[in-house]
Amino acid sequence: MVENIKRSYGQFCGLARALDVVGDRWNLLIVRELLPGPLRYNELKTSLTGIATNLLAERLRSLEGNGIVERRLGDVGVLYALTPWGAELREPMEALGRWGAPLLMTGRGDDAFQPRWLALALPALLRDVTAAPALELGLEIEGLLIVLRIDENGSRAVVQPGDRPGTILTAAPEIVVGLAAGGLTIDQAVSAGRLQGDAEVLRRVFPAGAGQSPAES
Amino acid sequence: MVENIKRSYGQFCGLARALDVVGDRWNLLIVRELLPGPLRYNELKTSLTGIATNLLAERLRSLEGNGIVERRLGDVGVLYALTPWGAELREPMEALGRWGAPLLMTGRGDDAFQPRWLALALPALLRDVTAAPALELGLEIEGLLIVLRIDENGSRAVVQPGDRPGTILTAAPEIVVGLAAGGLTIDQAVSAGRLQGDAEVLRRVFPAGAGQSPAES
DNA sequence: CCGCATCCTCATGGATACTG
DNA sequence: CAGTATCCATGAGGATGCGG
Repeated sequence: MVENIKRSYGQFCGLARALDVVGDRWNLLIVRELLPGPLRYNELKTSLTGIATNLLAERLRSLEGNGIVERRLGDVGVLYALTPWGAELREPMEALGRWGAPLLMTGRGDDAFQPRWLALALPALLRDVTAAPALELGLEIEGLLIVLRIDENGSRAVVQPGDRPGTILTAAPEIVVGLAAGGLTIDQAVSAGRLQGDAEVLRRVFPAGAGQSPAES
Repeated sequence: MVENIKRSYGQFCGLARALDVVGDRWNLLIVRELLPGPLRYNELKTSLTGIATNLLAERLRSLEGNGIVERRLGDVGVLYALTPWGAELREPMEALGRWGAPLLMTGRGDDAFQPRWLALALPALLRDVTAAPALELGLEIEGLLIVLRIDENGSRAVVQPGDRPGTILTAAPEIVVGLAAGGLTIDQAVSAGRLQGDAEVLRRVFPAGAGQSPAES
């Protein structure tokens, strides 16, 4: 490795410089994995199905060099975590995920899926949903319990925070994103037997899915 | 071209599917170019210094196939424009550009720069700035006049809208982003002779740059 | 096992030339 | 002007190896 003249866009522009740093393949997905909390190398590797092991190592090195990821030597081994600046990628990533939500309407197909990904997607999709007093509920998706908290300022979700909330909804991932993105009604999901939970809570959490069934071609 | 199995992440996740569609190199920069308005092929090519012509053609075809860009056959030739959905990339792109703003503090170096890029960057960086009654001013950057309008809901900028506003500021790009991102004070910019304009207007537009000079190492 | 490094193959990106 | 065609350099994907 004689040189390291990174392949930069060479543009004096915030977007271009951001892409210089996180625009390479897999980078933002690595950050997505680390948003709920630190992970080990192999956890990243198995969660990001398809990434080559040398690429993951190289990307982690690059992200670390750019101050987005930090390597922690815990008692259990090496942990990869986001720096505070890296964690601020949440906002652009939520916005991008919201923009891409319509692309989820074609269904899951044989794509991979990790319930933890919903910890990023749910608050992003439910950005305009508020509740006063605050509403806390669990979503059980493929075995993982995601705790969603909605208050007057919006919503946020964490993976396994503390106690199990009183109300718990159970649903398949396609159903949750369909409801949150407004492409599916609660009635449709419930009558198909793919959504279980208190009807009133459902209507508060998914107001976009509470209306009429969208026209089918 | 026997096959077209696009290299997809294969993940049921809004972010991953968005990246499948706009994550390839140059894609978001092409969208940035088109945000202020439609452009021709060669205008894109010269503005995006460094892009290979075959890549630009392939990217435009891909973006068109995915419903982000549309090709208009105007009287002057082919025009590339964003679809409504493509234009909605403004929000994630502004967020990414805001996140990347600290990377601009190292200065311009010999990077390329187009004044139109500030039409995206300025409203993003000045997101929290409001004014009532509305404030409209022109920013003359390297010959291009950008009209910035700030009202009680925030700010937006357009390239050459209609008339010249009454108040016009003149500045170099580094100065504008430095002020907007808070890494530079108005006094510094003015006394260096690199910023000209009405002092009171300056303080309203760049409140982040009105304070103390940040510590220098 | 975990955390990578090496090696190989093929797809993608970049530069240049050329064409309707 | 708006691309296509071509060729080479680089990056991604997959298998395997290897020290701790």
